[in-house]
Amino acid sequence: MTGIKDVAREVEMSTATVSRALRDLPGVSEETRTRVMETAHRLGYVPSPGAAALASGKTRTVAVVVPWVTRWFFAAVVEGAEEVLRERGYDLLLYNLGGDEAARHRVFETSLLTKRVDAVLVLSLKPSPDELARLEKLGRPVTVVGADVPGWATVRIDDDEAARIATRHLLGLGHRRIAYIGGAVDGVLDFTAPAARLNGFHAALAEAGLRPEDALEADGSFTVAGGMRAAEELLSRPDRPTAIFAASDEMAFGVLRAARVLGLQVPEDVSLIGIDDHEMAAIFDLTTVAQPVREQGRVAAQQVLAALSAQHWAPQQVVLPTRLVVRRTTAAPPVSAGRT
Amino acid sequence: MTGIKDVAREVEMSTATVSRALRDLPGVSEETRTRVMETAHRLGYVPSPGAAALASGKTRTVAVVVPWVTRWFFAAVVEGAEEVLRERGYDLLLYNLGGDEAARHRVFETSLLTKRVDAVLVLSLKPSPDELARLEKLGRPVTVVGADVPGWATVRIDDDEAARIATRHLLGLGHRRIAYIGGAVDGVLDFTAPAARLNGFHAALAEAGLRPEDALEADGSFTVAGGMRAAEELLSRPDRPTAIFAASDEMAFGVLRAARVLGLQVPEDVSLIGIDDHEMAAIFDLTTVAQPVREQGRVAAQQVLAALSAQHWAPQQVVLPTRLVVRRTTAAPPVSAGRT
DNA sequence: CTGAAAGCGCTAACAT
DNA sequence: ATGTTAGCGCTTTCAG
Repeated sequence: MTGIKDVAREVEMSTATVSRALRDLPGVSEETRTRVMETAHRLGYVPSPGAAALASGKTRTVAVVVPWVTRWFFAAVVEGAEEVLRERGYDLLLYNLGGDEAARHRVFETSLLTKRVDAVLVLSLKPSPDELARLEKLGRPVTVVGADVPGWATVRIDDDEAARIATRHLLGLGHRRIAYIGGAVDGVLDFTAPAARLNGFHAALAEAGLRPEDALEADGSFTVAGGMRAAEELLSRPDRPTAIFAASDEMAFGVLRAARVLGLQVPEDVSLIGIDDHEMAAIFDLTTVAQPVREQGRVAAQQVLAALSAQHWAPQQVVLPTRLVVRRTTAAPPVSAGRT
Repeated sequence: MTGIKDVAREVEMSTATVSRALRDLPGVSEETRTRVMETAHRLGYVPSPGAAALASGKTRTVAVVVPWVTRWFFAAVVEGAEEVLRERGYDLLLYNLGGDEAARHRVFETSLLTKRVDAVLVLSLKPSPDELARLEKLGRPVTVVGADVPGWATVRIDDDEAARIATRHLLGLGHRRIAYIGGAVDGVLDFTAPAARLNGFHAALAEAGLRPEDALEADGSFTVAGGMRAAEELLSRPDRPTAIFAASDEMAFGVLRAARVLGLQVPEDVSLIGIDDHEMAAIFDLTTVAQPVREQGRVAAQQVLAALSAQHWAPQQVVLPTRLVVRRTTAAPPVSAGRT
């Protein structure tokens, strides 16, 4: 493989000059630069990022740790991050945990630590104190997307607020029996969003003078199938809710399906709202609280890149806005359910 | 950062021995090995893959090029590949093209060539002859997933056959007016599946003595929204088809939605079959031709890893089986549509 | 079973 | 503007 040395020999210059020319560094005459470029191209020169990394300490690579790539939300965040990273010449090392705790440990204990990357993006999971300490020791910029980790750089939405918006929308339509479908608040993967959303739900209920009912809260594990199961249960109750707030669109899709199976009309019999504005939400006319997903990936990537080119960086907490998107799965409760 | 040298000093041995011990190479006494391991751990030793790569020529990294990570199919293949790669201690470098031609060029022209990876996985796209030549020159194992590229290692299903299975199922139920929703056959990203599936559809029709009708073939771009648009069009025709074969489950979901909007019952008014067995297919009771998706990623990864540890490898063409999964979106055509 | 020494291909001072 | 000279941290002959 032709390397920098071959090019240097060919143009009869030192490897230092060639290196500078190739990297567009100042201090090289225009003429030399073009000659080097041309020669490199002609010889089929191929850089060795590994060697460059070893010599410079910069890998031009960032690690992205994701719980499940197959979930749309995470895939979209990755897409956003990859986009800006590629633009800036950085590569993306993907670590998919697949919900597997063992994988998680290996990633945090070995891979990431191996001085393989310049920065790390952690999606939606809150590293344990131990892992946080490890990441800290790495001395590399780390940004957490979609989780609230005080003291660390994060990019997320205000989950509490998003849940309030959704709940208030339902309340505003006149609903009083509102069910909530969420996910484990203390999952093994330590998301912070589920707890925050549940909290927002409760807060909005309280504003309306309502108190939460255990019977109206179910676990949908943030999956379509889980949402369906939860809704089947909720909607089969004799005193079924007039509205359901699913903490993610994917769970809401499951609710839609459950309603159909049970012969219930949405929104005539039951209203439904989600969070995300998933790519399929429009297809289903799902009312939802939209969050900028790819954008969170983009911002997170920009954030670590900025940190890399600064000598000192203070962890930024970026909170992106959400927006209520009213479509056709929410309406006033059926009159028969009125209790006024 | 503590390196191999620090460990060597501590155990009072040469770096060579430490290196061997750390990598479980033969020719190290058990005692030495455990002492090295312990010391390395105690000192917080962190390997430098970059340096190892430079010295050994092996990066223990494989590149995965994917058209769109946000599509379930690709995400699932990536998940499968990542799983086996991680097991074997390899890292995964993700290149998401996002349907962007410029990105594609940059990836094939620069990134991949930079001796950054030991092997490459290309998902569903058929590299151009030029790109193929480049990949060939790389001298690294390359496996293409989900596309048929003669002469190259591939892992895929028999798309033609899958389409025949789907079409025959519909024919077997008595359907004669069958519509097909597929995608661009000569797209910029050069997939081979769309053409093969269309071909299988035609072949199955021919077996039944039917000839294709242009009016019954539509483009759904392999997306939910595209499938919905295509179905709205097809199902609004006065002589609408009694069945629709969507070349992917995601397009089939769009069809389901279109049918609902148009007030048509599935399968009473129109039957529907897809391909994939998408994670949401079961939720919608969608009849489909299942293909092993994550498995294709796994096999592809295993294939390149096998090639890496062999001195000579012959490109293998692996074709994984598909399976008809009959659920509830297919039935005999409505009697009113009978034309016998 | 262990060690010495020569790089891998590049970058980064420090010179000139 | 360009060249010299050390490495970066590891692997890998080749010796012993």
